[in-house]
Amino acid sequence: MQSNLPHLQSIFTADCVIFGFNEGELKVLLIERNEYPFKDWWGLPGFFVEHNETIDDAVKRILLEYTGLKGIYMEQLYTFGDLQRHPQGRIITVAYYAMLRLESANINLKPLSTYVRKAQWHPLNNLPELAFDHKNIIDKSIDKIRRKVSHSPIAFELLPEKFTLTQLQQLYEAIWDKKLDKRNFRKKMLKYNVLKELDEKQKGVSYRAAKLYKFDKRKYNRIFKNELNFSK
Amino acid sequence: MQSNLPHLQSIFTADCVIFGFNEGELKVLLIERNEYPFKDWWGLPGFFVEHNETIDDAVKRILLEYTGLKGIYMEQLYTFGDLQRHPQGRIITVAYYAMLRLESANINLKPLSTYVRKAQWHPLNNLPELAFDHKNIIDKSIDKIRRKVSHSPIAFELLPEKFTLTQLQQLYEAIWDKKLDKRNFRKKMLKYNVLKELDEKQKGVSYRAAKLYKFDKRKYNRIFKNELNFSK
DNA sequence: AATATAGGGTGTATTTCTTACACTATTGCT
DNA sequence: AGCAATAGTGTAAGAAATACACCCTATATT
Repeated sequence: MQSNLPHLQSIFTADCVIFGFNEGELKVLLIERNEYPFKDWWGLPGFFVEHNETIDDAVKRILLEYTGLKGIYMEQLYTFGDLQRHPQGRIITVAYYAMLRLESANINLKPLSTYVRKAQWHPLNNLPELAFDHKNIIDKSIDKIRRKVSHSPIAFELLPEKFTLTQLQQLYEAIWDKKLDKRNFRKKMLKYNVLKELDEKQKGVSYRAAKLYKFDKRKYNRIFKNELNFSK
Repeated sequence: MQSNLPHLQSIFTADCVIFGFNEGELKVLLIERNEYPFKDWWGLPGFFVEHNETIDDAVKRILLEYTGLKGIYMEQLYTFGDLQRHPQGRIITVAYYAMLRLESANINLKPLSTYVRKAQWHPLNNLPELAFDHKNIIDKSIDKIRRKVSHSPIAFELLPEKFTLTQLQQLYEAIWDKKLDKRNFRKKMLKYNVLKELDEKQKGVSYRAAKLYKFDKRKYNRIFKNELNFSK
């Protein structure tokens, strides 16, 4: 790190891949750009990071603006710095991904920023062409999530607080794009002992209602400590 | 991403945690700073990223300067952007980690940059106090590596081209800070079928010489495709 | 009231992987 | 010849992963 430099302002953006899940599909929140570059293209929601805010705070700002929610699950993904990624010069972007319960979000489809015309959920497997390197960012975030859900309970961030085992299985199937065996899935999930069976059942369905479960964070934390169960 | 901005230069650094392995220990290459801030402290090698180079290229520049080597294994780790991490203002750093074979490196312990007094290998479990948030960066890179070596063959980057199974085991033991069972380790490693047994043996030891092995990248790539072996 | 529909919920046998564990073999050195 | 130091090897028990099919129950329909 070289020294003797003036007090400088940093110029970089934060972009966020916001995931939601309903109707058995993973969705991504995209914005339609209303300004150049890439006017009229779809892209990821993002902002320039102010010089007096952390990158995490900038992403929280993005999430609050588009979802009206605080405390959304988010993780840094990767920083993209190709020379050609932004036509106005080398602007790096720190990409994050976030996951939220679609049911509880009050999605702001007419956001305040003038550079956005509208926001909209898009099914992950049917995305429009995207501005900048945003397709690449989304691809990379899916890779990350696919890996991460197999050792971390982030999938629950996408489900309503109370959910059925079938919903949980459908979510894993959507993430991994792969059918799972119902009996084996349940056996395994329940053996982890991180789900709390409720005295409630699904409502409003025209067939036998399924039991509802909650993710039990307290129980999970005991197991999570041993998450790195590498071979001895 | 807001628009209508002037062509701006980006101001951020790249820092690199360079890992080596010998004498059964993981080592990190640190530099002693010769300029403020943190003059006389130890820290990670790093540079400001030029506005016409990618972040990867900046890290390659760091690696070349300190090791004289090109083509070193490196991965982006995380981008650190706390407001207080740099006393001269909010300078974010994109941290990488790299792994190299100590034997083949011609480490430049008197580097060219004036901000560095000298460079030196330090055992990971006996580090000096570090400048900036560099301790945090190192901790995070170990976490990453611990996880990654269990599903990716990056450990071989730290070994000489030809190595014994005991060396390989010692490396895993150093990374996980945990003793492994010799028979089980060998059984498992050999079953992966990514090692090539050579017709050569260790030399210069005063005991029964061990067989030498090579990592077989071609074989590995076949298996690696199936790396994400999630349950069906 | 009977029936249809749609998904809920459950067990077992087989195979594969993980773990625990101890002795003989080879080489260089004295 | 004997010592010191590490190399190299197999088996049994337990745990986890996989493959697989039928009955149950709530509602809607006639």
